[in-house]
Amino acid sequence: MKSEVKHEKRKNRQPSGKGRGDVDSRQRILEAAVALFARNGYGTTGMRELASAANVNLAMVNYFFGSKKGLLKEILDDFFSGYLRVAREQLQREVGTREKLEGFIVEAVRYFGKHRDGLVVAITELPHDDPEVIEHKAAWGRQMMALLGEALCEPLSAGRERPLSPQLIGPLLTSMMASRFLFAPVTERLGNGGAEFSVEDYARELSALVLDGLLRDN
Amino acid sequence: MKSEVKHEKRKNRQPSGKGRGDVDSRQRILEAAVALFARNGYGTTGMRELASAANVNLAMVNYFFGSKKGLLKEILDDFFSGYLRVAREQLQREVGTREKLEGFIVEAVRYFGKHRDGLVVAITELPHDDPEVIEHKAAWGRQMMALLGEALCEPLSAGRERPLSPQLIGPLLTSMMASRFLFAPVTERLGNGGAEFSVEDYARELSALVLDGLLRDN
DNA sequence: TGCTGAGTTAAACGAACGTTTGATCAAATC
DNA sequence: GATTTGATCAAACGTTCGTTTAACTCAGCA
Repeated sequence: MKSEVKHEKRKNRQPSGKGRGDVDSRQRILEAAVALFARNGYGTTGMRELASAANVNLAMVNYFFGSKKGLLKEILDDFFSGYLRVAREQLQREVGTREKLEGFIVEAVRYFGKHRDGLVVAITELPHDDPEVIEHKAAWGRQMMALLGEALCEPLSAGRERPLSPQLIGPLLTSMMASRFLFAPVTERLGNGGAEFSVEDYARELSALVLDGLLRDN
Repeated sequence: MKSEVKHEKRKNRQPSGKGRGDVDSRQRILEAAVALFARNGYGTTGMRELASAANVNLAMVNYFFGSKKGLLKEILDDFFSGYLRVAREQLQREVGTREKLEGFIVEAVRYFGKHRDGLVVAITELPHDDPEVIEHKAAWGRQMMALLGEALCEPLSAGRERPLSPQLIGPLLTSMMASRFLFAPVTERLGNGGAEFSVEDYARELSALVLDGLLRDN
């Protein structure tokens, strides 16, 4: 119990300001980490590999984030807070349910496309056994579920034999929107027949499928 | 270059047969590995932890599977071959497109539910940088894409402004069906309001959503 | 009966792991 | 100008990693 809470926001000085530090080591670590964790997995990525990719000294990671796990939690927080913000902006508008859902899908897909690596880390590091990490995620999940429940499930459940639960459509919508980015490392090696969608087209196509189903015109 | 190809099927003897070997060490390793990889991740799971969980000596893993990566590849093969078999059985039936799709979703969800850990490993270890592993997966992906292309995309594309591509709906359908199991570690901590679906109900609900859309009755 | 070979074992290999330490540097503060 | 403070560094901490080795057990077979 010597030097506690040493990390926790270490950038409250001038924009750059330090000795030979060029821009912001803390930010470079975050960016390198989300890229490496997404590509190689959290467990398989070593601290030395990460420090080298971020062009910082090995000790800086623990200096800024306390531990490797602390770094992971900050990456997860960054992604989930942005996802939740987008969801709130779209689902709390005062429009019809169809417009809410359309806006949510289009903006969330756009957000996923801008933060692909964060998305991959957030999804694929989901089942980690660590109680800290998993409870951290559950906290975000609860907020998202509450939001989906009142904005979508309540109005959509009218007229259905079985009401829609947020526990069903929360994971469902998220994985649908994430599918393109999650599977990208594999689909890229498939020799695709040139049928590359833009992220915008993907969002619109997905929105139409969710709203009207695959059999709309059949 | 001493003793090559030492592993590769080491169970072509009598059912049990060996010294103190109770049932089948190889099978116990596979079962323990898929459970541990799903819960803790491939990179975070150590060989000693795995050997201990499978009640075998540390050296047996390399003896049977050559390396830790060889073990992962066999787990992936087991899962993907089963998934592809289910898909073929349902999508190559001589029935209408709706029936094909319904059958595919119901049976694939049932398969996912029976092999949850394998599913989680197959999805979350997707982006691993290793060229061997990723090419292994792409090989399975190509077969699935070809199947989906002729069984679903061709008939469904009639009457659409933009044809449906297997590169879109392959990942999409797979992640939709997987969502419940992928997110289970988190949704279980959410204090669900008792709205637990059975796997069968989940499959039927999902099938209806895919076919007719979220706004069916609105 | 004695060989063969797959299964099993304990022990060790070097390498890499995440983390900590103590010194050093330069800007901010007084 | 002396002091303080956050950032950076090289080096090392003890541990654990995946893998290999060599010896041993014992059923099957000639």
